[in-house]
Amino acid sequence: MPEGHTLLRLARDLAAAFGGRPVRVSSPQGRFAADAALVDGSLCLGAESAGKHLFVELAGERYLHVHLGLIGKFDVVAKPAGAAGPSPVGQVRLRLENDTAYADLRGATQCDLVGPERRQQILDRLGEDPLRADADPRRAWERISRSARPIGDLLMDQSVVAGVGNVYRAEILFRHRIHPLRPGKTLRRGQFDALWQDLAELMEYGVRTGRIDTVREEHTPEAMGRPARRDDHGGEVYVYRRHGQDCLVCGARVRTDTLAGRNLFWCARCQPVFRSRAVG
DNA sequence: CCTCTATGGCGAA
DNA sequence: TCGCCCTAGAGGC
Repeated sequence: MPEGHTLLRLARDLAAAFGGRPVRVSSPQGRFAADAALVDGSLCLGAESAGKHLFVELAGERYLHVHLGLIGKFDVVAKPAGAAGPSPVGQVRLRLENDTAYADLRGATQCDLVGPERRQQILDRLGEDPLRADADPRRAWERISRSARPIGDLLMDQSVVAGVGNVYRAEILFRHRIHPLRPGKTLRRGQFDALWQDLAELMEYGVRTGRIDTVREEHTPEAMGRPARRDDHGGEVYVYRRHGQDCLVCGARVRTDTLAGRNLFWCARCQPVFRSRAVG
């Protein structure tokens, strides 16, 4: 689940469910039990996300810092007023609970109790977040336009652009016809500006709907008379995990490869390999 | 039962 | 670049 839009939704849901009231904090699985006990019963002030990081703010400048990693889930569930939450199912590292809701955290790579200095340190290390109104895309452009690293690598570097994951990476590069291995410094400013604008709009759509849909109207299942994508992501995409299938735009075979341990997906015809100079 | 995979990210070598 | 951490679900035997 976790790209930036998921974390922003989660922050909103947690703030709505727990903000302004005391919250019970526990660790059914046990690994977070000592820290949970330190803040159990604290007043919850709210929750915020930054890139793929999540902070639940408690009174006394204490924050529950969560990073879901690849497989983490943080389920926020309403319950009848006054009822007890159900017994935890599976490996619940952290449970937040009050009279009207509970939230179970599983599989996260990070779950720490931190103070304001550590929180600020985490925020300072993050690049520009397309979901933030005060994001400054020029800072991301400065990094990308000076780098020989592949644009597919730069987009996943959280110190360059915060919140982008493998699905948005694959899809934004397809929509802008840019090969994932193309060096960042070979992008033109206009290309980057269009990409950033589009990325912000796609991710805002993801916040509204809770899913990643990136296909344009003319490529929807209805428009093309093709079956809808029915997998665990739910969204309609051009290339992400569609390797071996036909490109929705040109019909060529969608390709896949690995870069820095993560899967790339692209259409070899729509996203041709970039050649920096004619060499005969 | 087993193996594999996944929208991440870290540190060791 | 690799192994490893985290968890759950799917698929193979």
